[in-house]
Amino acid sequence: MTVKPGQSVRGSTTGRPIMVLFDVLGQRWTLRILWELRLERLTFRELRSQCANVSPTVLNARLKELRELNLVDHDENGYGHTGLGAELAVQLGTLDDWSQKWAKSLDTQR
Amino acid sequence: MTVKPGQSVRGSTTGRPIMVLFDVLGQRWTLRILWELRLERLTFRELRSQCANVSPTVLNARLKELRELNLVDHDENGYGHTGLGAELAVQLGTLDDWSQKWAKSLDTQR
DNA sequence: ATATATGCTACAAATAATGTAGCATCAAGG
DNA sequence: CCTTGATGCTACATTATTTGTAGCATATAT
Repeated sequence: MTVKPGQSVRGSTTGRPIMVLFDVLGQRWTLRILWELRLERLTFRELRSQCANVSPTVLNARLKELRELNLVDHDENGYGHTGLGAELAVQLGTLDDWSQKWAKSLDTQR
Repeated sequence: MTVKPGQSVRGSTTGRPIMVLFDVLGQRWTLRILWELRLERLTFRELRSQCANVSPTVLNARLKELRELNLVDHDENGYGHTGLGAELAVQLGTLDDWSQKWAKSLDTQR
C-alpha cells in the first residue's frame, strides 16, 4: 500500500508531507522517472527504455505509487505528470542547474 | 567506491551531474540525513537518533558518500553541511513548502 | 488470422537495509 | 592510573528490495 501524507513512513510517524516525500523519492528510480516525464508523455515501454531498461516490476510499482500520490497519471498517450507532478519536476529542473555548479566545484577541488 | 559527477551511475553512463545526484538521493536515508543537518551540526549518535535510529551501517555509508561528494563534512562539533550541502538543503526547504501544498491537495481530493 | 504494440506479472538471483551487539579511542573525574 | 561516559564506528545474521529475463493478455491494424 502506498503511503500518503498524514500516514507514518519509514522513520517518521508524524505524517509530515516532507517525510512522506523523502520516503517516496528515496526509492530507486523514482526521481529518474519523474525526470524522464518532464518533456513529454511516454508509454510504459518508452519510459522503461529511457530509464535504462529498469525492471518492469520496479517501474510498475513506482508508477502505481506516483499515480496514487497524484503526481503521475496515465491516459491513451501513456504516462505523464499531473499538475502537481509538473510542479515537482520544476524543482528537479532547479536541482539540475545546481548540480552542474556542484560538479564544477568538485572538479576544481581535485 | 562513491560515484562522482563525470562517472557512470545506475542507468546512465553519461556522468551527467543530475544523474549522479539522483543516484545518491535515491538511496534510503540520504535525503533525510541532509534534511536533519539543516539547522545545526550533529554528532553521529545525535544524527542517528534524529533519523529514527537508522542502522549505523547505513548511516556511516551515507556519510562517507556525502563527504566524498563534498556535501557534508565532519569536525570536532560533529557532522554538518559544507557550503554546497547547505545550498542543496535550501532546495529541500523549497520541497518542504511544496509538499505542504501537495498534501492539502491530496486531502481535498479524498 | 497474423502481426505489432501495449501494459504489465512471475520468479529466481543478486544486492541493500535492518537491528542488535559490541569494540576502540578519547577526555574528564576521582 | 583507573573508571566512567561519550564518540565513531564495525560485524553479522535476518529481512526487504531490486534486478534481469521470460512471457502473458489485450487491443488495434493488416
